[in-house]
Amino acid sequence: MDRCLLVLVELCRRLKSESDSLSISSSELGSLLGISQQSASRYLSELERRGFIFHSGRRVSLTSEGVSLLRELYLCLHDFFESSLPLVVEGRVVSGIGEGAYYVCEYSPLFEKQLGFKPFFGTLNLQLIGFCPSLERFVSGVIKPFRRGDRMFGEVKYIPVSLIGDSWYEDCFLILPKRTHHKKELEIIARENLREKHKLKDGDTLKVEIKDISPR
Amino acid sequence: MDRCLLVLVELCRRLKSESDSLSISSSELGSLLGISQQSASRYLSELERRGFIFHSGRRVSLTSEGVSLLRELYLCLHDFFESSLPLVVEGRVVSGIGEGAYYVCEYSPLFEKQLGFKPFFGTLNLQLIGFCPSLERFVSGVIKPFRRGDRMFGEVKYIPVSLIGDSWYEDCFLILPKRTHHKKELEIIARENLREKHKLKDGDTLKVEIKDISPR
DNA sequence: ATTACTAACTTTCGAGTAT
DNA sequence: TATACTCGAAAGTTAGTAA
Repeated sequence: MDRCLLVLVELCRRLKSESDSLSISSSELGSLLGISQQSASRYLSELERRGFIFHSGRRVSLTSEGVSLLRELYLCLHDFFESSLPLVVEGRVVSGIGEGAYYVCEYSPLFEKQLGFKPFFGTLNLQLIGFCPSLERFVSGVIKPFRRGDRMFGEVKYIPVSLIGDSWYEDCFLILPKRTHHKKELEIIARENLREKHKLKDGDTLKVEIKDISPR
Repeated sequence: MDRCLLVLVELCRRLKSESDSLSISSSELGSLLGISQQSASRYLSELERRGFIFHSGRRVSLTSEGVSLLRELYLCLHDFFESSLPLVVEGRVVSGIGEGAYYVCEYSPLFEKQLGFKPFFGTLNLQLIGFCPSLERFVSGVIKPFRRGDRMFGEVKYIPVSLIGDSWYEDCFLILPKRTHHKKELEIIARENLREKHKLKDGDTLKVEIKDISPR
């Protein structure tokens, strides 16, 4: 719940590009934000301390971290306002380190209960080609964290998708483990071993279609 | 400096469209935002009280005011990230109520001092065709508010632009008076009476080109 | 003019808890 | 389970002011 983001947005309103800078005093910024000069000054210091802006005298510009923060916000809003369903993303088959099998096995009873089928003990991993849309809004269910023995298993969210190959498609699930925010890699679980069934090898490109299965 | 906007963004992350709704408890929302269940509950009430969301039980959806607020944020970021200069907007000549002449006359000495020329006592008003980009970031200067006699004159910002007609163009200034946020109408001042010089009549369409005159 | 410190004031937070 | 109240603590704000 970081008010700094609101200040950053106010600054970006007056910037023409990522590398642009602007000339503003703390009291000017304060009146733009409806706060005092003192508070504006404090926000500028904090933004600088946290590495979001460069600030010297009246000159203010964004650091790449600052731009990233704003871009993340922008993409989230972009996906909301410009979403066109069904959403299709493309990815290239890659090999995981085989740990997928272990995890799917451990979560298996819960997947079976919530998804209605027993998944193949392994994940198909896809390296995203191009941009990664924010997938949070398509999450159709969540597997709660649990412990088995002395091992903790984290929350896993899932999204129903169609995986589309050359001349076939499969209804399966994209899974989003809480920790691993690869962001550039998708993990998919299905009823069967898709790698074998469709003779997939690393580098093959597949499409993933996210349909609108509302309401949740 | 309204933290509610940050909560609204967090909700919109999980919504597929403007009319979508989601199911979330105050404690779930709290953990998404890194705040307590109590605070999340308070934010939900406040968002509802202020007319940004509908909220009943676990169900949350956006009102049109909520969507507008997010859209305003989205457009601001859009203009920042997707700006392509020079920016050209199109407008249709319309008649003001003639008050432009009075104001330009009153501000004239200041325009002359800051812009380097004595403007024609009148404004050329253009009704925007299509979308209005946020112009704040192109402001090249500001005329400070002042009083003359017992009359107050508010702040006026200006942006250097090229006005482009059929077979002519003029370098002039777009002015943004503090109060009048027409948002759909542009006011332009120039050295001469452009209406006479170029035989303009209501309904004629002109282009306004905003060039990048950095740094400020 | 400007920034930014301190100190007093105000708002917001969240543990405890009633419903 | 859940929401939402109270109230002491924590965080944030700003007037006054020094630099």
